[in-house]
Formats: sequence, C-alpha cells, structure tokens
Amino acid sequence: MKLSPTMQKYIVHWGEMGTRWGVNRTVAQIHALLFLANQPMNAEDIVETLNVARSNVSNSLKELQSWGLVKVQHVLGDRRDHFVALQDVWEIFRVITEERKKRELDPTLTVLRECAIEAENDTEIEAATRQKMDEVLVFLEMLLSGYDDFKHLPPSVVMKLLKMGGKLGQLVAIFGKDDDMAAK
Amino acid sequence: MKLSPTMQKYIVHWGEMGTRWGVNRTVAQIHALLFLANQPMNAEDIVETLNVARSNVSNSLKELQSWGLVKVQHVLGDRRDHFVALQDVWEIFRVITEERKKRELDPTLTVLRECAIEAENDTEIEAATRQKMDEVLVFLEMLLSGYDDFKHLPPSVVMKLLKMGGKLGQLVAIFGKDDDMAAK
DNA sequence: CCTTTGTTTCTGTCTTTACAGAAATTAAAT
DNA sequence: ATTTAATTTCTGTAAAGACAGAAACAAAGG
Repeated sequence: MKLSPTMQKYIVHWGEMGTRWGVNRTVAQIHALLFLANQPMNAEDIVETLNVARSNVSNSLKELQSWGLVKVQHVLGDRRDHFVALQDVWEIFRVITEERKKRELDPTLTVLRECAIEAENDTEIEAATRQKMDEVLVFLEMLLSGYDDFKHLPPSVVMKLLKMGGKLGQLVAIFGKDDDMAAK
Repeated sequence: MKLSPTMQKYIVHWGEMGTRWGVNRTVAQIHALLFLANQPMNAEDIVETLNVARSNVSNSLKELQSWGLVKVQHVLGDRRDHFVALQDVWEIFRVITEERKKRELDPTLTVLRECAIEAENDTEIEAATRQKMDEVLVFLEMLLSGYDDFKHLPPSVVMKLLKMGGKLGQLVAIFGKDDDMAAK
C-alpha cells in the first residue's frame, strides 16, 4: 500500500508515541496503519508498506488482536488472513485505557494489599510509614472503583460530563460544601 | 536507613512499576523510599539503603526534583543536602498525571494538528483517511480540555465526583437525552 | 588559599528489548 | 496424500537504556 506523506507522518509518530506508552514501535505503527487504511490488509501488505520483517508483523498482529484492537477479516477468493482495526475512536481509547490499567495499576493494587496485610506483622515498620502505605492504597481503590463506574457509561454521556467539566465541579463544590468541610 | 520487610517490598514493587510507567527503576525506588521515610535523607543515605551508585542517586534526585516530587531540605548543622518527597497522595497523583500527559498526549496533539494542516495539500490522501485523522484530533482535544477543567478542582470535589460515579452518569443520561440523540 | 567534602558529568559495561531472517509448523487445495 | 502457501516460533544480532565507577567540578571550612 502506498502511503501519502501525511499518513506516513501520522504512522511514524504513532510508532514513536507507542514506545512511550509501553507498546513497541512496530505494534503501534501497524495499529496506526490499519486504523487509517480503508480496506483490510494482509500481512504481506503490511510488510511492504512499513518495511518490517514478516515475523515482526505476525507477532505484532497477534498482540493487537489480543487487545481487541485488530480483527481478522477474510476477503473473498483469498486464502490469506486480512486485518482491520477497530475504527471507533472512543472504543480504541477505552481498550487502551483498560489495558494500561491492567498493566500499570492493578498489579500495584495487589501488592499494596499484600503490604497492608504484611505490615501487621512487621515489627520494624514505623506507624507513620504504615499510615502512608495505607493512604496510597485507599487512594488507588477509590480511583479504580470510580473508573469502573465511568467506563460503562456510553460515550455520549462521558462526553457531556467532560464538556460540563469545571462547571460540574463548582456545582458539586457548592452542594457538598458542608460535608466537604466535615471530611477535612 | 534500615528497611523493614514491608517497606522493602513496597519500594521494590514501586521500582518495577516505574519501568512500566516510563520512569527508570532507580528513580521510582528513590521516590518510594523518600515518600515512606519519616525524616529527610541525604544522598549517601539513599546510596546505602538502596545499594545503587552515587551518580545514579544524584541524577535520579535531579529528575524527581524537576518533576516537583522531591524537594531539598537542609538539616541544621549539616552541609549536605537532604531530600524529602511530596507527601500528599493527591498531589503526587496530580504531578504524575500532568507529567505523563506532557510526554504522552501533548506531542501527539501537536503532530495531529500538523497532520490536519498538511492533509489539506496532500493530494494522495483519501477523504476517508483524512476524516479518521480528524476524528482522533477532535477526540484528543476534547479529552485534554476536559482534563484541564478537572485538574483545577480541589481533591475533595473530585473525590465526590468519583464516588457519585455511575449515578452521575445516569443523571446526565436522563437529563441530556434529547440533545444526546441529536448529537448522534 | 588550600583542603575537605559534596555534587555532577562522563565513559564504558551490562541488561533489556526489538527485530530480522531462518527454520518449523500448520492449513488449504489439488 | 502431497504439494504449495501462509503463519508462527526460534535464534542470533543490533540498538537502546540503565547503571557503576571514575574523573571533573564546585563549594564550604579552616
């Protein structure tokens, strides 16, 4: 597939960002390519377009499929697997967020809970230190349970909430003023 | 400084997670150590506690200071710099979020805007492709402006919003039903 | 002004990760 | 069943990043 200059720039950048997001460059590039492509591509197409090794494409596609960002699609009269990327931006965002949460937050939550238990029998630990670990744990639990609530909302609703943004905050600040102070 | 078993576990884990968060292990470990420590530590203390090279500590501290997660504190009668970590969990979260946004989202926004402009003169690009790039751009702009609104709210308010979570979404879903449909 | 102590920068090594190319496996078609 | 085409796994190499130790630098105290 021939890449227009703009597509090329987009794909290269997406690859660079990928490395910062914990995905390798090729995976991110392939994802960008398939997202922008207007027809299903087979592995060989991708190899030629991005100039990467066949094996690399194969592994990257497997990873993208495991994330649910790419799906196989068969083209009539062609034995080869063809691939298409999830096209809905909201859905892509949701998938990536969920995946990162799994890798970056959930393990921490697990360890923190273990620490909380072990701290009970840890004679050397200072009370203030234990207290701090606990604060982090409580914070994370609140954050993640909040996230769980929001992630099931339809995009249109989340969008509204985002657009209300600061306004909403002010509203809550006013209505909740009393127990806000109490909490403090 | 002597580490209790629990502290050790916490610090080691924080270091491991750091690597997944785009921070190097030592930086993350030092941050965890200073966060848990109940008194200011000098560089040499850190070297001994974590068994890392002096230079490594120096560079890591510099990075943590540049993020605003660690501050210098002088101890009476001691020439050496001592270091303390920001103790407020909310504040820590805010700093990290902001930093990651800077590294992971802002550059993408820039490139996307450039792409949008360049796509005007890109004769090879298909309309559908340009359209998709645009969708991503619009999405990101909305997300970031929403984030900007929220980040100025006091923790207590954000906490309330999080706790309201799904309830809040339902409320918005009901009240906004009409133009919700219209937006579709 | 020199010595001592603390801090930063530099250099080379080691570890990790990404990747290409080859070999092996699987699956479809004749 | 055999051949052909497609895909995956394996292995070695290359690149990137993290880190230790040494050397250079800076600053405070005598």
